[in-house]
Amino acid sequence: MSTQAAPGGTSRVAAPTRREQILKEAARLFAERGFHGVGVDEIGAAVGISGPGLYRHFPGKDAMLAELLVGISERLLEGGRARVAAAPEDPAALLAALVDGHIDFALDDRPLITLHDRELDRLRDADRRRVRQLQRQYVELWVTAVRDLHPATPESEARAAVHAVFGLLNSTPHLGSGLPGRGATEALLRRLAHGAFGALGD
Amino acid sequence: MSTQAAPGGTSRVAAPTRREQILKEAARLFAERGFHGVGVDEIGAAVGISGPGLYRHFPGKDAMLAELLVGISERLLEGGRARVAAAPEDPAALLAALVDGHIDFALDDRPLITLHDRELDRLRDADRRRVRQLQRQYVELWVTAVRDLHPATPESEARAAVHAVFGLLNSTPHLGSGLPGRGATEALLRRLAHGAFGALGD
DNA sequence: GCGCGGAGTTAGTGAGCGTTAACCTTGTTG
DNA sequence: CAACAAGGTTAACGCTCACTAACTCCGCGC
Repeated sequence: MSTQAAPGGTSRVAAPTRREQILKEAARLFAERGFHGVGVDEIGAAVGISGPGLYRHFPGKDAMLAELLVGISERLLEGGRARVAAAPEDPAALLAALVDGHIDFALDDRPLITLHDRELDRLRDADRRRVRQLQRQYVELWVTAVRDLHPATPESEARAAVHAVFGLLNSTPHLGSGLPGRGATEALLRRLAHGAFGALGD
Repeated sequence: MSTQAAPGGTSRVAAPTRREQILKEAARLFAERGFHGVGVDEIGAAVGISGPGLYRHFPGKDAMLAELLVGISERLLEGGRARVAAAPEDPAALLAALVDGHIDFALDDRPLITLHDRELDRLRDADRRRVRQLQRQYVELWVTAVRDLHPATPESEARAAVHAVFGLLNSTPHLGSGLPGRGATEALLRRLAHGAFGALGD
């Protein structure tokens, strides 16, 4: 019962491959206890295989982290670019779309959000450079959108504001539980983010 | 040339003790590369002694982290309480004072801010509970202030908003460099935070 | 000047952990 | 059905690293 790859076109959710299971559990564990705080045996156990069996799917522990971080960064940038391409008319609408997209991501993939700014330095140089470059491009997307909406804002200030709003939106892991439903959280974060950006226009 | 303890009353800055040097460097290193990513030899080297010499000052590596995290949490709460006690009249002024205090802290002690929400799980149970309790009390201070200013906001929403604004204010480590001067950053963060909180009042 | 305790040093130890080796099972294919 | 590749298994190795042991140095009180 291993490699059924959802042969028909009817099943909407593709059956997760072993690799994907591993990545998902690794992301959760890394986010919970840090890259160095999680052993390969633990990751293996989380997907039902034990320890070194992971090396049939990844060349090493580092490679899992690398694939996770590069993947997040690529998906974020790709999503951002799509929104830029889709709504070139209204600056306010574009920024709103970026905010909504980032919120979706932050609420859907909380462990990845945590990893994203926490474990970057554990990567090999090449991977780290790649992730940094993708992050930078994503930030630039936002900076451009912000300055389109608030033209008086100097670039360095806009960039700092973007980072700050990222910090705001990425705060969801800290709420853990006890927060209102997903819809309410989404709406709240949206309001807070727009409130913050709105303060740029004095 | 070891233990001169600023004998006169004239010197304004107390000579840092060995313990304090160690804590400061450990904070920096932990923030840079994570608790598990830093070896005791490295911490020792950062203060000019080597490796196990640290054990004359701390019972173990964990104890350094514990003292750091408990210390931050206590100072934050203490500062918050002082501001609450000092400005009971105007809700807006109180929230502004809390924001200013937190910004000062975030800009003065960036490594500690990073540690604060990154390495909490590496603590022994007793220490972790203590830190969590201090953090909770600090958050409650803010929640009360926010709901004083925006009485229509439900508590869970106010708490989520406070956490989100913490994320915003604590984003300074991510800016690294290339940000405007300290004064400008302070002003920007203040505006963003108040913009976000202002959005709570519809 | 003698002992003593604080503060270091180097060498060593033991555990944890990432990784490799060697072997096994099973479904698939010619 | 033989051969093979994919995906596991357990055992073991080697390195890192927190921590301990044993020893040294030195300032200070008596």
